[in-house]
Amino acid sequence: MTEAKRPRVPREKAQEIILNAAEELFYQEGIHAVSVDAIVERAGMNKMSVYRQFSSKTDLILAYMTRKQDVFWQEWEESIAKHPKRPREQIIQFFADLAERATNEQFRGCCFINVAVEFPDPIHPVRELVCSHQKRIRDAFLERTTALGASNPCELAYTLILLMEGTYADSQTYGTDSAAIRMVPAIVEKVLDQAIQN
Amino acid sequence: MTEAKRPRVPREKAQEIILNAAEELFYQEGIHAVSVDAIVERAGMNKMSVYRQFSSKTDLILAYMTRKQDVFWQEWEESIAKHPKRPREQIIQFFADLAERATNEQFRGCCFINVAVEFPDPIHPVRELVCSHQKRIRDAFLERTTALGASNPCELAYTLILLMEGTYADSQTYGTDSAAIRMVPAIVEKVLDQAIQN
DNA sequence: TAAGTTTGTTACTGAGTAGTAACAAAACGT
DNA sequence: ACGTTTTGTTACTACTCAGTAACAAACTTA
Repeated sequence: MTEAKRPRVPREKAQEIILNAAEELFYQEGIHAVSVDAIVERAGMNKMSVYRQFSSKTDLILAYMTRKQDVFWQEWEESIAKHPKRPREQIIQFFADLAERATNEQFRGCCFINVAVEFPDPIHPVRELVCSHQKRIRDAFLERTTALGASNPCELAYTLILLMEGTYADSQTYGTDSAAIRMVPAIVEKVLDQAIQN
Repeated sequence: MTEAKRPRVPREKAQEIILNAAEELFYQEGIHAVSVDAIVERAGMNKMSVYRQFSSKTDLILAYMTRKQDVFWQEWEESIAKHPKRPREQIIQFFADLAERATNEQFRGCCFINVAVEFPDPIHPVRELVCSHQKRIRDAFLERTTALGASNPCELAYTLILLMEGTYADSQTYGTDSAAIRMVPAIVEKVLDQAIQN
């Protein structure tokens, strides 16, 4: 009998494979609902390969969130880049793209809010990441509403953030069929118009 | 040695004690994070007393949600009742009261969205309850925006729903310190004014 | 080729999970 | 008082979880 081969995967590659599996499962199923074993199986790897890269499940969660954070800002930049130096169109575009994503079958809302829901303890490490991310979002919106020349950039920024978070939340319940999400771009347009007027 | 007494609690009373404990724990800690044993301990009761009233943990969750549903409509009615036959003030009042609650230390967002986050499976029984509740909310808003005489009652209703869900979400990250939530009543006022104007 | 390092594999620990069986004690109906 | 129903208590099943120990196999460097 010939012995079966045992191909090896270097740690860099292994880390990516594991994170890919973790990302899909954590986002789709939720954190508490997904065991490390489930991630191991999905990744087609070994449990020790996970714990040699990540010291704990919490560590894995943080890596997952960091990755999602990068994705968010990448999408943000993409929407912004479609209309250089035109804040109004940039903001509308962002919400149009968001609405597009939010009506996708795979969409499961904002992963940061989702994590916050599952980890109520305010001093838990994952919460700090959520909080810092939300602050960066606020700053980004505020910067755009200021560039827009809104009469009250701060209030407008918060309005947009609420609408964004509302869109995320709505997708959780209605999914592909949300009439509210389909209206989001038009709603944002109206809000922007009013904010510039006076 | 005298034997310790064993005072008994009738099932109706027991059910309420259990639900009180479940409500606090489920809402504060999340569903998956709370074990039936934890609820039993919190209620100061026995495990069998729980499983004789509720056939499963899912059953308990459904009872918890039904109770929260009642609370929501009670709060809704209270806000509405403060300004009889004045839709504009009724809506503003609802958001003012919501903002008040949302900046409370104990507030942990919308329990229905929270449940949806923890139960992604769309055919899970708890999801049906979430969905039906969202639909009732939509109808209630639509009825008020229609009474208001908005030029586009449907769009306004969805705008308000997004703002409401955004408020819930925001409280999860910023809690007591949310500048966005403090601005909500003013934001809603502006949105309403614009919706009536043309 | 030889020694050291990294990865794969198996088996395990200890703790927690939802849910149940069996019986004892209390309350209730008659 | 007596039998029935309801409730309290203990102990249990079968399972899942995060995390680890120990060793074997593969790769790397010298």
